[in-house]
Amino acid sequence: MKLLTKAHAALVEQAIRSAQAAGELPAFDIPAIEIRPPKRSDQGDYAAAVALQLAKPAGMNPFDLAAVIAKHLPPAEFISGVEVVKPGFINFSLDVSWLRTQVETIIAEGEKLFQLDLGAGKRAQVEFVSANPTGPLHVGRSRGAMVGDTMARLLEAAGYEVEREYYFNNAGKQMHDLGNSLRIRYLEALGQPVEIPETDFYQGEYLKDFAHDLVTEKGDTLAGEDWKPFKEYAEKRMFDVIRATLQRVGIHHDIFFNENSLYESGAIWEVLEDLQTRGYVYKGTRPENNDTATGDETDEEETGKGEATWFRSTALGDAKDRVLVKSDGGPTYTLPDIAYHKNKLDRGFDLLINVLGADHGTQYKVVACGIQALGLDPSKIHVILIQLVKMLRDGKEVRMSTRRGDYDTLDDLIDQTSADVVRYMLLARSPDSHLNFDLDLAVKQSNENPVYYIQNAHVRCAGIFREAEARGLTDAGADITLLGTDELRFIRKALELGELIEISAQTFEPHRIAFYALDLATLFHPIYDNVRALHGDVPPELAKARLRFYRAAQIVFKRALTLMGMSAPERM
RNA sequence: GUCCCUGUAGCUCAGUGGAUAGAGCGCAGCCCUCCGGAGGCUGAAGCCUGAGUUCGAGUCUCAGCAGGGACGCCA
Repeated sequence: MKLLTKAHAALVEQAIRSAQAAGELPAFDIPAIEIRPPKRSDQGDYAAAVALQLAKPAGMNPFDLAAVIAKHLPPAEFISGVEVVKPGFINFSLDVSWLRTQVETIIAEGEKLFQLDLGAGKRAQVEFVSANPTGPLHVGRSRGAMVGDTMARLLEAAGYEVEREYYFNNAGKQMHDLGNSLRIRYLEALGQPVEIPETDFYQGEYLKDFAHDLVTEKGDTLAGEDWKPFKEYAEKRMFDVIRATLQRVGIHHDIFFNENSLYESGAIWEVLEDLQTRGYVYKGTRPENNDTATGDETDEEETGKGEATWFRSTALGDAKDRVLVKSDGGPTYTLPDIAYHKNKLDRGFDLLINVLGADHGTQYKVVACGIQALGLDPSKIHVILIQLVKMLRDGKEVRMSTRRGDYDTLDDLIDQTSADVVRYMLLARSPDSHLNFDLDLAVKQSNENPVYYIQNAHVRCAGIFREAEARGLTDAGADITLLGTDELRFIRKALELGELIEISAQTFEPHRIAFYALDLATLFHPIYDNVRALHGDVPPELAKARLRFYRAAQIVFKRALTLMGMSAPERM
């Protein structure tokens, strides 16, 4: 389908060129022309402010400039009127007959509505969730899950071939602690006296369950083992749980990439060597440029540790140098993380998106330095940095900690509300915005949620067709010229879906679809109130045309809901 | 102390340098002879403060105030 902003912009550009050719406008470079629907309906359907921007370079007053542009505008089937207004806006009105035909276009496109070719032939990867399998997913982490998956859906709609990836760390201390925690629970389940450590111990009930299962499966044969087999068991079980939870909200990952593979392939050591060759690595007991560091106490801490391998990231603008290999010879998280991102770039994606929590902001900067230091181009990587979620209950903050075992799991939240509610609530916020998630409200208000308001629009459409079918009515052969201004108001908004997908994909802002869908529903319900299709005093031909409209409307809602990973129910 | 994010209606939040700043919830009042009530209509109510850039600032810059986060040889 046509992206109307682009179509208008092309006309304006043509008009400027032709006016310049005719000598009615002086020569100047034509900037990217921005067209957008104005806020007020009496300002046309689409508006251009180019004349205001170009007044200075053209040396004309904006109103005259706008008039000249308007004069040279070539005709277009979708435009019925052009108006030049006050300071210098050019307002376009869509042609009403053309708008009516869009009802048929929408129906023809169906589930592929506004499937764009922006990313045609390009491969994108979205990495999201990426939680270590040390416990069930909690709500805080889930925000990134919804954002990431919706981003992937929008990129698909924009034409990209998309892979969803989950990166997890199974080489570090957390997983070691997890294995050890399970080992203790296992011994406990065997009836042996155990001491529960104060620290580095995962207290969640799920480990007790795992331990009991393990006793059932293996008896006491593992009693003499160290943490390793327990870690492997816990990791596998935990992933099953996480995958099942994600499945409930319609999320699946194509690839689970584990950190271990970067050790096994030797990739991390190759990266280290490469960095070394490029002069970014040195050894020492402390960073070499320590004098610029402000913290005096850190010096004392660092003294006494052995010689570590450092990344001279300050050469690339980082605030301080970072340790790549600890004095005990083990890599820090940073080294495999750099190797991982190199690996991603090596896989030839045209676009890489990382959905990260705000607490990883600094870490990502270091990785970006690493990529740069390797002589690779970090510009293909886009980070959606998501501000943290604060959980509130009874007006008080609930601290989430997987390790302590008190957290609000995504599973619990879905149980208390629904997958659709959770998806929407975690999506409908700008990533930059801190999300205060009021658990009481989420549960209590689930009946007065925007989620239901949006879905009800789809339900209402479906209801009309159920009723129509029962009465033996159909929209076949409808005369769409009978559609009125109410219906066309909705169609105008529906036609903005294409731009919405484009902008979301370009700016990596998937939350926009959530607000668009709500706007659309807000527009729909009053129309539904006014524009009756099956009411007794509606003439049959008009009824047929309106049914046709509701068929189109249903498609638009279904598309919007699907893009958000939500269901489009037929009934409430 | 340094860096990142935020400050818009009573609350939770949208808002791509453009024209008279929006929604949901809550609040006040009203609408059920139906394909609606998880609806519809009407109303009250708002850009943290101060400078600056611009023809034009909620949006960009700087400073201040307030809140959240990050600054580890953890991941």
